[in-house]
Amino acid sequence: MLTSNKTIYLVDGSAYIYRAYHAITPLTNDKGLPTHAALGFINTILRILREKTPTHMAICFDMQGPTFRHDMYDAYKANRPSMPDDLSCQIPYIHKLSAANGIPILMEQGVEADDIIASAARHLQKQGHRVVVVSGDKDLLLLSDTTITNWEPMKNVVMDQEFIKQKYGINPDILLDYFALIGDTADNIPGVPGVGPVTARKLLTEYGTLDHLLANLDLLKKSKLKDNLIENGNMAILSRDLIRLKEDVPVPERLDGYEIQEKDPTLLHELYSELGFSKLLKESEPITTFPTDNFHTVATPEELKNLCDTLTQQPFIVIDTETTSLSPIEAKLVGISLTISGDSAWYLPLGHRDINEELLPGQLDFAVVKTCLGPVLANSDIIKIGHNIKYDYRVLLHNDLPLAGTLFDTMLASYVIDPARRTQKLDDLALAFLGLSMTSFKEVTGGDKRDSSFSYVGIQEATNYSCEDVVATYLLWKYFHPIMADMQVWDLFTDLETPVIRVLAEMEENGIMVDPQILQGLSEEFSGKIDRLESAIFAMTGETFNINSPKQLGTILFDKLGLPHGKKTKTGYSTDVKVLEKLASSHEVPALILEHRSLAKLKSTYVDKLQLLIQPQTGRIHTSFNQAVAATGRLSSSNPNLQNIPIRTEEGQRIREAFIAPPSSVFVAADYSQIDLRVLAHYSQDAALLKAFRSGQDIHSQTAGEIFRVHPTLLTAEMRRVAKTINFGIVYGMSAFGLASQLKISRKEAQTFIDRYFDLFSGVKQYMQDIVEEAREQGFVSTLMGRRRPLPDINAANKNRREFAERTAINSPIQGTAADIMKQATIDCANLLHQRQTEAKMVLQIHDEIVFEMPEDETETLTPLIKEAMESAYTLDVPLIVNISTGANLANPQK
DNA sequence: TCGGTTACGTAC
DNA sequence: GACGTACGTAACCGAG
Repeated sequence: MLTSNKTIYLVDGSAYIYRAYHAITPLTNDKGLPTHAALGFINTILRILREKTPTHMAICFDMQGPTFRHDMYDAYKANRPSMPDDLSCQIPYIHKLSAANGIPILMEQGVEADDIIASAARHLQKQGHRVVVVSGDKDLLLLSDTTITNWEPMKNVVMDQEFIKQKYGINPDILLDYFALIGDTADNIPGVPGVGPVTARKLLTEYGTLDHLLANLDLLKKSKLKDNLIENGNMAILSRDLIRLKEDVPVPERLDGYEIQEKDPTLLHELYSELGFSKLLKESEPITTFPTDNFHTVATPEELKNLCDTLTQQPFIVIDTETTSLSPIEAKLVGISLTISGDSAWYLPLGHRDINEELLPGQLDFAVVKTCLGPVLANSDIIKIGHNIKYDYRVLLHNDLPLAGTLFDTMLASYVIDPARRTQKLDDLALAFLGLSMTSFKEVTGGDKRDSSFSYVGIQEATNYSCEDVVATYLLWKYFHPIMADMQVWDLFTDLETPVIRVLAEMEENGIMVDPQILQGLSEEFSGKIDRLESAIFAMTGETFNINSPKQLGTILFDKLGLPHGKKTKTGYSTDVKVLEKLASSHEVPALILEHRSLAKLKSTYVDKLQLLIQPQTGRIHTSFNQAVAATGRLSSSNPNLQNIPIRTEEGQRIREAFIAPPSSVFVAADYSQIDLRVLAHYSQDAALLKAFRSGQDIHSQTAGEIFRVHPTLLTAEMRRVAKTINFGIVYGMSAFGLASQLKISRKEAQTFIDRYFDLFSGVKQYMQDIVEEAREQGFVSTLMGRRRPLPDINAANKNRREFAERTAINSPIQGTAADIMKQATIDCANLLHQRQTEAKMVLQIHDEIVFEMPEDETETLTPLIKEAMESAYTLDVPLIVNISTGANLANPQK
């Protein structure tokens, strides 16, 4: 048989697991599984594969449980803590990752990875092969030999016999004796007391070996060292036995047991997506490729007619639009893609243009599309599926192609499965769940901003790109559908989220009217004030600087003016409102800064920004309501965010005055009273809280009365304020520290309040304990409607992360249930308005409030109906109460 | 010049 | 570190 010498890489797997675990900041996947050790480990392995392109390799691992060394010495590694839970749960994945990369794994009960490496190295050496031990561990240097070398890949250091001589100043063959004398605190190996590297080197240089040294101790001069050696000679022998690598562990006999096999791309893909290793996922081959042969450009009326004949017989169709803008208002339709299966799709080119804005040939005439496709889209028996379909719905609506029937959205499907996912973008979901790597928008548009509009993309390229989108959407739908059923979120998806799509689309379409002149006036007024404040500040500080820069401001306040700095941020002094407020009592500058900052904020974020977003044709602002962003189930609003328009301050009200109802119309704002605390009362069944809400009195006053044991008539505003702060804090899982800083009282006083609160509302305390316990057991919490929120960190070893998860466990069911009730209310109100065939419309939703715009003469009829609809949106064990106010603008409404 | 991060502040 | 959920602006900083 022909033998040829090979190089075999033997990796100390356990060492790299620990190194990765400690070196990398903790990460988890979307399910909360810790992953950073696995990520660091596999990156190291892949690096070895890249840099050395080995043909033979084995990764050796320790196994849990005692080893033969523990039998020799009870205290072996006694001061090592056992493996943390957030590491041990990664071990199976690490083994799988190694195997999926085709690398043999060696493990053996009762021995350590080092022993396996030693045994394999000796075995292979005898067969004439070279061995590279991949490790940074000094104990493995004991193997060092002419054909066995050590290599540390992170620092890229080769550790051969020469290295040992250099580093330890001894001959490699007495390295074991040297280590035995010194011992090893990390592994709790005793060695000889008082003997360190210097003494050990000296003794061994003089006596040659440990055995010879111990046999000739009489020769030593009387000294503490001599006593130590006499007394602990047996410890040196024991240490040597402990450190010595076991070289007879059973290991694969034949070379092919160390051969690197082909990777398993399917398994790798599964592991990478489960662990959330998106970078590695991208690098690994996508296992599914798009069947571009079956992507058809529909360019003639005949082809379109045939297509529509097929579509009209389907129970559902998947649809996507390509446009020139992310804003449905700006967007011009460029093309439509459609599919009914995972292996073919059609693209309808409509608005592709050359650089001179001339329509390209080979596209469909819009009138034909309307005639053929219009009826299919308007057929309410055909379900329409899309990813973020609210967008396509609005674009198509603007093009006189309304979508009728049920709208299923894969983005929302993903959201009800895991609302806390980092993104719900189509590309990310396709990669994570389907292993599909999709063409990016940048790739097709060329990335160049100036002419990156989709209208300049070639028709063939657009066909491939757009068909990918619908096929991925189809496949995601097939994937998510059964998962939603399994997780019991199907009802939530179909009965709550799905109907909300149309309501939100309608609200976005409605928009809200804003008076640009009011804003312009405010802009000028604020500018003047800001300028005056700026001059005053510069005069007082004696220099000009950028007041908006916390960094520069910190330098001025704390270095130049020498004011006492409070807390610090990562990068320097904190200059936030709390710090400045504290300083403001003793110095004028911080007071002016506060005023400046407040005005600058209002001006840039609201006054100036809102002006730019008014649509000239309608005088209205059209926000986006995002349905799949907030982890609790709430909506969010962006471009602009109309859910955080100022309300508390005088200037804030001035901004609200710019939001106006058209002539002879008014705003009707309907807000739930204390919905979070009512949900808490329901969840906790706390007797006092239930009673308080059933009595219909002011909850904060009631709480104050209880806490301060004061008759309601004797309550002060201050007492009520304290109670209100506590009530809010409770919902957020606030601590004594938080309450103290909020109320500017001592931590002890705050604790007294909290203790008092929990004495009186013991059911609330119980709820908090129970929900955290439930989260620990299930790994998630749920709302009353069954919306789930996974809490990956609920059992984390890291205290901060764990406590954060605990507060989230307390808050999410409350905030989420309130959000669910609100979603039901928006659906019910929309239905109400449609039934009444009124001109009234919803314009905003602000978490516990819906704002309607309606003809003034309809308010009398409609407001009681709205109030009723909202109050009966869901039945809790306490009543839901809705307060109504009206006004010609959003400021200071009339109750 | 850009894209990502940090500090801060607005809402519920 | 200490109160949950969002979004947006300006400054800043490093990469290209």
